[in-house]
Amino acid sequence: METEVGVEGNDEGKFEEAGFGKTYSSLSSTKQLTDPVVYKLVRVEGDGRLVPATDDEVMEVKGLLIDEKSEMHIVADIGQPIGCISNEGSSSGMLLQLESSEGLSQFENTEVDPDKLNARLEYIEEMLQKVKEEERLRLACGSRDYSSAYVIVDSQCSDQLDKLPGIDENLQSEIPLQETVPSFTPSLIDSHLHQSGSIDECSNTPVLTEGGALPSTTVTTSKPDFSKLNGEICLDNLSIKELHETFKATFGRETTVKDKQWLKRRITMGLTNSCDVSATTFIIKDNKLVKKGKEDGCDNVDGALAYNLAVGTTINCSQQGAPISHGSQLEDQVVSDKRNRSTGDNSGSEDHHTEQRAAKRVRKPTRRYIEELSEVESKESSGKLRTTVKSSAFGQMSSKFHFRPVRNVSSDGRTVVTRLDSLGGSGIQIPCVSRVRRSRPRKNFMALLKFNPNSMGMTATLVKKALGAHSFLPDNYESEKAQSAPAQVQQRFLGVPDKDKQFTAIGAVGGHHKVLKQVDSSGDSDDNIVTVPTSKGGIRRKHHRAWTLSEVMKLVEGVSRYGAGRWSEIKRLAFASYSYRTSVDLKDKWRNLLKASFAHIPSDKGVNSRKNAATMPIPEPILLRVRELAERQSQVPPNLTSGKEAGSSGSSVHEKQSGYL
DNA sequence: TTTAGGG
DNA sequence: CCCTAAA
Repeated sequence: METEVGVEGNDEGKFEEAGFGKTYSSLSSTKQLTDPVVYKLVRVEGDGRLVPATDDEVMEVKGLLIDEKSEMHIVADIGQPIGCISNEGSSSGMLLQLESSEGLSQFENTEVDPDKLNARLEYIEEMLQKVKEEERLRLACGSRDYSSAYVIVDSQCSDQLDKLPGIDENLQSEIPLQETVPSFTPSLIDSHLHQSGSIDECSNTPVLTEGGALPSTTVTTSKPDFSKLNGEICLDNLSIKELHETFKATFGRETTVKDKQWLKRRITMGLTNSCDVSATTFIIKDNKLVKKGKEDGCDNVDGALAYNLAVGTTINCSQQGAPISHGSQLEDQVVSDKRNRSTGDNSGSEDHHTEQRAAKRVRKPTRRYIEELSEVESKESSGKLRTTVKSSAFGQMSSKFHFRPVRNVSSDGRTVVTRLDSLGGSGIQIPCVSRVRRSRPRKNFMALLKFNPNSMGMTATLVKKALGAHSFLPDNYESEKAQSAPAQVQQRFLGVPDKDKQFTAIGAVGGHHKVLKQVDSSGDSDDNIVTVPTSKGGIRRKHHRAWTLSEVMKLVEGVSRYGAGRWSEIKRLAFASYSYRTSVDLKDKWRNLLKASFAHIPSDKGVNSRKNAATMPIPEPILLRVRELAERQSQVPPNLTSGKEAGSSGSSVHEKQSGYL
């Protein structure tokens, strides 16, 4: 299949606006992708394990790629990762890295340039490491959200990846990815990595550490040396190297991440033991953080602002009044957490450096998590995915990637996603089930993006999101809607009971645990996804699974994309990873949305306000969108239109958004 | 099986 | 959400 991925000058402008324009000099103008490529899809867990993506995840990624192909951009002039998507550039998000044969023209006629390959590998490794770092921190912070990161690499790198720890090449299996996966979104997770000169920049220092192992994971366990952190520290003034030192002092381990901003953020979080990264200046005395100052004029300001704006209020994931703990504990925490995971809980955690380790930072899988895992597990063991198939195709190509690997493999015109199983996973077990998690891949951001009526903005948003956990709402969304009711919007977003914790989509790195938790508990503290027999003889889902905002948005998006009525389609493409939510559910939800959107059209304050809060405050913009879609598809429920109805908002919206569907 | 509606 | 008719 062919796909054109165009990059318009305007888009660059958009990026520029977003503040990341610099990176885009490397964008190709237009690229035709016609050749099938072989991809492997793995998810990077925070602890470094590389686990195979579940079917659902594959589906989802597929969906993303397919859905977005026409609007995706690719970075083609550099022989390295074509792109990656991350909803935050951080753990809580999905990190999707892709590579395709295209854009690697240098491979077409000649042998692979070892340097380039190395650079790409290193890039990947760095990405992985970052993800892991992020994840680790989130874990340490007690985030209950399970983030995921996906990495898709083509054959050129896959064989190399095999050499990385965490991947057991003997456990590969294939997952056919129906079509070519041509599109990519340039990742700006590391803006600098995508700059033209980035390759050199990021590859001059070998990322591989001892034994070619991925740097992060278990590696160094040297104690954090907080003594090195005495006095005032202004992260903004530090060089990469200094940041590295600070990092090490804080976390007790080395890092090879070269993203300054990331380092700063990470360190900040480590020092404050919170997710509030607004401060970059610290005064440390006697191994204790005495003061943290709000910084100004750092290049991170934008992000911080956006962050706060999006989140509404800065949420600190550390308990209030809790003693500032040192980064080391974070690390230790994670370690012990790992142990705990194998035992089921932390009750028996041996030697944790008790001190001020906050109980909150102990991540304990939720029941739901386990359930879902179990669900998947059984599904897998049912033979759907065999881990035996593996290497066949993959092995071949990996052995000859020196030539035209991708094409070789794709000679059959088929794209294959190879599943990698995690070897590293064997070391760490998650209670009850395999490491495969299902239906909680962070794709919400896509929903957000897609929801954005402005396609242009989408690009920028994507980029921005990818850049880091600094902005969590689509630019346009923010600006557009914000004009009318900024606070409202964010409150709505925040107020939605999102038990799925999908807020991490717009949430930040470490996750806003407070929000998440509150939200979490407010919802179905824990739902039995299982169906239970009804007194009437039938079976029925035990608890209603409250619709998440992101789900709603996804739905809306799906409807707009595939049309109302095509619910199986929507289910399949947009809700691939939501094992629950049948097409019927979607339909029903849509019906409700429709009703809702036309019901309380304007501001039925008073009575409604409270009711809404109790129920589910669907952001007006969404309702608006629903309304508009309904009108467009002439689904307008005739009797529901009350008073002001379509007249005002309807038409205007219509105009405003026409053309985006 | 998937949709559309009613309950 | 469930159930069912209809396609």
